[in-house]
Amino acid sequence: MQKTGQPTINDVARIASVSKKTVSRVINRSPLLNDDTRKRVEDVIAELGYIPNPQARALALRRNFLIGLVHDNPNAQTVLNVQQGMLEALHGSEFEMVVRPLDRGSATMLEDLRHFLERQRLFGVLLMPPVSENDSVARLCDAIGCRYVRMGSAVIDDNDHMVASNDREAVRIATEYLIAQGHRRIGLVAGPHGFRSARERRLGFEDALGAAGIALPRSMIADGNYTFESGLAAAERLLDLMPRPTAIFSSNDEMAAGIIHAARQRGLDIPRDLSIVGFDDTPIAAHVWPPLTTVRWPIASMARSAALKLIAGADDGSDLVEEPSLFLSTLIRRGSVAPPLDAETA
Amino acid sequence: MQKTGQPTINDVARIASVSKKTVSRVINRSPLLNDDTRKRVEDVIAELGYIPNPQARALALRRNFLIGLVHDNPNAQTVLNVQQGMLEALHGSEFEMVVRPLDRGSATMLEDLRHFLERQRLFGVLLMPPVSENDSVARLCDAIGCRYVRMGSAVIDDNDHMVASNDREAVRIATEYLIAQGHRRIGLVAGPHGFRSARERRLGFEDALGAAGIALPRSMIADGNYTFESGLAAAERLLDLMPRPTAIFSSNDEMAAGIIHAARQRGLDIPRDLSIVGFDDTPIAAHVWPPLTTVRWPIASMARSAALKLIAGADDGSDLVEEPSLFLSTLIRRGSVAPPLDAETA
DNA sequence: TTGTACGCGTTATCAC
DNA sequence: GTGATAACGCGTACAA
Repeated sequence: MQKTGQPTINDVARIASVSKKTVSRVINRSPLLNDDTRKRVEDVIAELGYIPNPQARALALRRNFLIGLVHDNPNAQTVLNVQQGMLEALHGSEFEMVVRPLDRGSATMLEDLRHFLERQRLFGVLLMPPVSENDSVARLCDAIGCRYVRMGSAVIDDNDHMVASNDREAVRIATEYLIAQGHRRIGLVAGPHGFRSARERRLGFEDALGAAGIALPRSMIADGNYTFESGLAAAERLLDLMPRPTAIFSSNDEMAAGIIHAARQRGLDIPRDLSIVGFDDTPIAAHVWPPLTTVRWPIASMARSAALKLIAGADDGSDLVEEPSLFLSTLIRRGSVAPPLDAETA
Repeated sequence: MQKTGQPTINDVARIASVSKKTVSRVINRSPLLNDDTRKRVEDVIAELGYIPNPQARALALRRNFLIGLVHDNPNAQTVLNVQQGMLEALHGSEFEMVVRPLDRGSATMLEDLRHFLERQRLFGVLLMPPVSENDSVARLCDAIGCRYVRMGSAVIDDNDHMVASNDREAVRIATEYLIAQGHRRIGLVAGPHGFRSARERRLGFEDALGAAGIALPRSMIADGNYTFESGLAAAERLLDLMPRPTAIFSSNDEMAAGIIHAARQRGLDIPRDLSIVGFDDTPIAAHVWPPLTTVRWPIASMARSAALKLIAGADDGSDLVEEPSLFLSTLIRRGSVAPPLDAETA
């Protein structure tokens, strides 16, 4: 025992009457080991409660036992869901989660990330959208030799490096639901330019309208940036239209909450005068009034899967099951959708 | 240069024609150093872009350059605000943030934390409520030799180990505001037992009512656990009362959102039929309808200050300004409070 | 003021 | 199969 109180590999080696290297082999599950020696060493390890020192391992392996969460996502709830999914995957493993926000739009963003990765020698990083959509970031990770998995709303990398949801299809289905309710004048509050999720969701919306033969004038699309305020502003524009849309699809829940606000300020009743569908299914969706019909984005499960991909093969070796790479979003029907008052027969 | 591409302390020493130790002294700002040598070494460091390897330092110093966020807080937005405050403080420093959720109520919670701290050798930890209120946790940190700062709603430790808000006073002021509006039948939705914040806020509520000579029957207090659902359930009980309270103070915003929901389900208009005041000022407060009058809890600033306390003296040495330990919460007046309809003259 | 030798706890090399 | 011995990159006695 050292003065720190923690037993070291030397203690184990001495007591088990073997060399350090043999202990190391036991720890790292080297296949070429006599079963007797292995057993003896394992017993001593258990008896001493020995745990390998992560700092020393990091130095020797030139690699830390940390998984990074790299993101520049403005949505608090989304970030937290991802964290929870990651933590769940990492729980009980030797890995810890370190969070690293990135300053989107900063010219030195890539340099900052490089410094971070080179210095910390992370085992791997989980890339959240929208930075995950940046190919140069992925290439940087590759070049540095840091494992990575990208999360996103469309498949833009191979299975080992990607966990995606099918936003386009999910929004198409949600929009078809609106159409099936009788809506024909349907507005879209889109997400910010440059976000793949925004693009995919918009495409799904257009797919559904196109398939139903419904025209989509440019005025029916209002841009937002995933914030409550932008949703409110977008709704103002949409609700000024004559005739007014009878339904709005919002590219995320937070903007949908803004839309509800705007509608209420005009004395519009939801869903009687206006139907709304959101995307994400964050807690806010269930807590606004009326409860929001929305698309459930399984972002926590995706993050969990991504983290497992990251550490696959690194631990017990017990998990050889392939983690899923594509997740399906489902429509959650609550109280914010009803048939339009002026149901036209198309 | 090593094969890794990163220059090491040896490279610097060799090129600057000094010993490793001298370079080490420059890095660690040892006072006893010839200015010439220092300058020469600093030049080489800049030229090479040398950055000390954190893993090697961690091993030698038996201490990592990581700050832990230890929490068992159920409120997502609160956790995220704290993270943002921490990150802000850590930005540009050599420290990274690792997040460690704790399983409250778990019998092995303390053991889990001990393992975590002993293994990772964190530089320090930020303790969030409610686990921060647990004295054995603080003693554990002390025993292990890990710096810590506790966040909370009351001062329960010395300045170096505590950043607190004055919830009791803030709630007293908020309640006085309600009383000044003419309310006499005021309900309280309390926080969960065992949370110091819940206790302080309740005490502040009782202080105000007592000072105004208003009786507080037990039926006017409903317990919640800081969740939306619990707020909704508590409101059900309060609104069943005859006569009904004309105002409710909610111990946090999320429960206040639940109260709004319950009121709306009964066709009650806010603030006409019922005034509501919340606590926290999370985004939800501004996004519900009507916008919630609430107490702004400066949790992000508190976390920032706590993190700075943690790393004080560890970095440049440039910051010798004492970080504040007590933060004041302020009342934010929005749309959820109005005088009662049946304004009695007390 | 500066340098030498060694320790931190682990993994890797290459013998046996 | 197993064991000396040398990395890994930095900090600290102690000496000079």
